Amino acid sequence: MAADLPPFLPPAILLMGPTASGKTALAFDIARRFPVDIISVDSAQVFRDMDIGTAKPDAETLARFPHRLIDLITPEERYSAARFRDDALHEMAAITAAGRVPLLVGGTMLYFKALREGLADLPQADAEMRATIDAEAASRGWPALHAELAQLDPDTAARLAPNDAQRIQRALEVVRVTGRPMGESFARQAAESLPYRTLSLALSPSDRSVLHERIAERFDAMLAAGLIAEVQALRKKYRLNAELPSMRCVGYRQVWAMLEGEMPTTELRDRGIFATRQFAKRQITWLRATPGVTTLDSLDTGAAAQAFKAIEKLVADD
RNA sequence: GGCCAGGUAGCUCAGUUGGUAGAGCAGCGGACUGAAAAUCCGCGUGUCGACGGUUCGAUUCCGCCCCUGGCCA
Repeated sequence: MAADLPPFLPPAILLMGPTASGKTALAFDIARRFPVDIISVDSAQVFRDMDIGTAKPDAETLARFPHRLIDLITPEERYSAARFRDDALHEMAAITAAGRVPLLVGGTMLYFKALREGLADLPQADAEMRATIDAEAASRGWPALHAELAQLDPDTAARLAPNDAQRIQRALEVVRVTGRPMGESFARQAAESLPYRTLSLALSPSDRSVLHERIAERFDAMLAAGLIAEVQALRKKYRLNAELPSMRCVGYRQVWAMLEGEMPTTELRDRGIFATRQFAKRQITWLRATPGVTTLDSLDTGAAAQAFKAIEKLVADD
């Protein structure tokens, strides 16, 4: 891996981990000791005015440890893994040019994957095409569209479940727009490696029950900090609906349902906590499947020291 | 104390006209290429409250007891 790359590549640190694992705190510890600049790898913190529920650092903290790639768009807008990759590479280049080291911190594993492995040459999302496909799905059902995909792109259809709405839609969109199946582009995809010597760290708890406790505490803290009022303010300020990526974020989705009367107020706490646990679990599954990552136990008091040691080595090789 | 309604999976409940039971949520595992905090897939043995009775067979019917909630005293 790193040994195969030319020696003049600049260093970069990737710090991943499930929600509430303490990666933000570790990032600040790293920032106190090393000349790093932080890039957020978080699909929810890109939204402006979504602060409490996304656990965005407060203004004071941000002034001390500036984060790039947060507050990029409004909750009415959409972001993407491809755009993240472009934005992140741009910010990494700027940080490197300034003689500092990029520290990418976050829990959006698809973004880390897109950054590390690159993406195939595929068309970007086509809102009109998606609306058309949604309308078809509403009348015919997703399994029928899955069957249609089996005609146009058998390989992709074979690996998708008949109800995987989001992926069936994307695959259909790609064939209809380009006239070619997705798989062709995957096959052609060049193995793009990052032009950096990367240190990939994961911070994850060895005991998930501890994580569950932290998640409950944190959700309670969010409620106490005014999460419900935050969502009410968002609904006043923007034109939102339940289908937008912003309002599907953990916590926001549950508060939205409660405000719409679809969920009893008494269930908000449990539903919010459960959703966050599921989220953390999916992140942990990703981490297990991600190669080349040094995993640190967030319950181990020596985790930070291990991280510092690895970073010292990375920076010394410069 | 009397009457009524309940006691079934970690939780909320369904069900069995008598042949030992299944949903949702939770939990666990997995997939993942421009929505990813998204989307989807897989995993269910539990003294069916306790004890007796009837029966080839009872979680189901009968008796009695215990527990919970409501109403009446």
